[in-house]
Amino acid sequence: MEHRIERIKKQLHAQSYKLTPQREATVRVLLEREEDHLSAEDIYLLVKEKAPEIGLATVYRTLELLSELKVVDKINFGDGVSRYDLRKEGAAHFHHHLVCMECGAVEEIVEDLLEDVEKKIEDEWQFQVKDHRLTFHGICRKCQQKNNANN
Amino acid sequence: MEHRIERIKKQLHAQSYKLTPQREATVRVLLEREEDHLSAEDIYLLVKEKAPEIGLATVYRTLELLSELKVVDKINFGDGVSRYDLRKEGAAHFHHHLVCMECGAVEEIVEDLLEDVEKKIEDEWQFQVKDHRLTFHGICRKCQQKNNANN
DNA sequence: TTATTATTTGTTAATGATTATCATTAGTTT
DNA sequence: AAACTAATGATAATCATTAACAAATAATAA
Repeated sequence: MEHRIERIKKQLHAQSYKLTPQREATVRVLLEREEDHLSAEDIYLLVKEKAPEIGLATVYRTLELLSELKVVDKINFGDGVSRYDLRKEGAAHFHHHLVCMECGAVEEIVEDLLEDVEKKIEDEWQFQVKDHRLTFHGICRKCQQKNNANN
Repeated sequence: MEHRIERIKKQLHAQSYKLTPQREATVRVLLEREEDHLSAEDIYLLVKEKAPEIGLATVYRTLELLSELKVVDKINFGDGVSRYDLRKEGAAHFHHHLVCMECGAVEEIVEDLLEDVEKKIEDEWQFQVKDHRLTFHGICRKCQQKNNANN
């Protein structure tokens, strides 16, 4: 955790931004709740527990900044709020979601499923791929079981 | 075109909705501008040209309805507005996008690229896939050429 | 047909997420 | 310390979307 923060700090400095206490508090929340697809409001409330003086706008600004630096992914499940996910280090941007249409649960897949597909896109469409977003909508295991039980 | 409208009409009736003139006008705009990833506001302005009395809320209502009936896909490129795409008939929901990070152009791919991947998801995660969204972010051919010319 | 009921509409107001403004504070540089 | 810059918190503004509601339209029953 401290190592990760140290690296983010360096990334910020490289662009002549500072890791202020507010920004650090925000990053810490993101690190602690890595799997949770938090909204800006969620993050704001969590940061507030530790740093009560922080303002909502600062959280938005920080998330925007981290998003530009590719430290977080700003994602959207179509429910009217943006959610922010810390990128895994290394195989960073391959990061897919399974959204259950019944219960709303979101599962995460870090494995890269699209290596071949990306190659195809680059070859056949001459489109230079930098990133991708892949979301599956369907029925999660639990809801399938629940549905079977009810029939 | 008329055939398509006829079918949508039947689909609506099957759920005891009517194809009102306002709804029909909206569908016609969607048919005419099939490739354009229009926002609700865009669609509203286009419908207004032909049916000036229509209200924005009705357009939203119609799009929501068509979305429920899976006639259109409500998609989101992360720019704060929802966009609405008429589904291709038949191989309906396989419908991907290439979004250029420089000029913002959106190209569309109708080919299904994910057959194998979907199988994998269903097998390994026991997640029953109903639909998916796949968007690539990168540099389009034109911008690549422009960049090469400038260097 | 006429009365009744249910849908759909247009207008307008409300909502809610995000962004802009701006005075204040903290950090740097000289 | 003085001068300058960057970042912050509070709040107002913006903008897409939704809700409320009265009027219009269509469907149904009598």
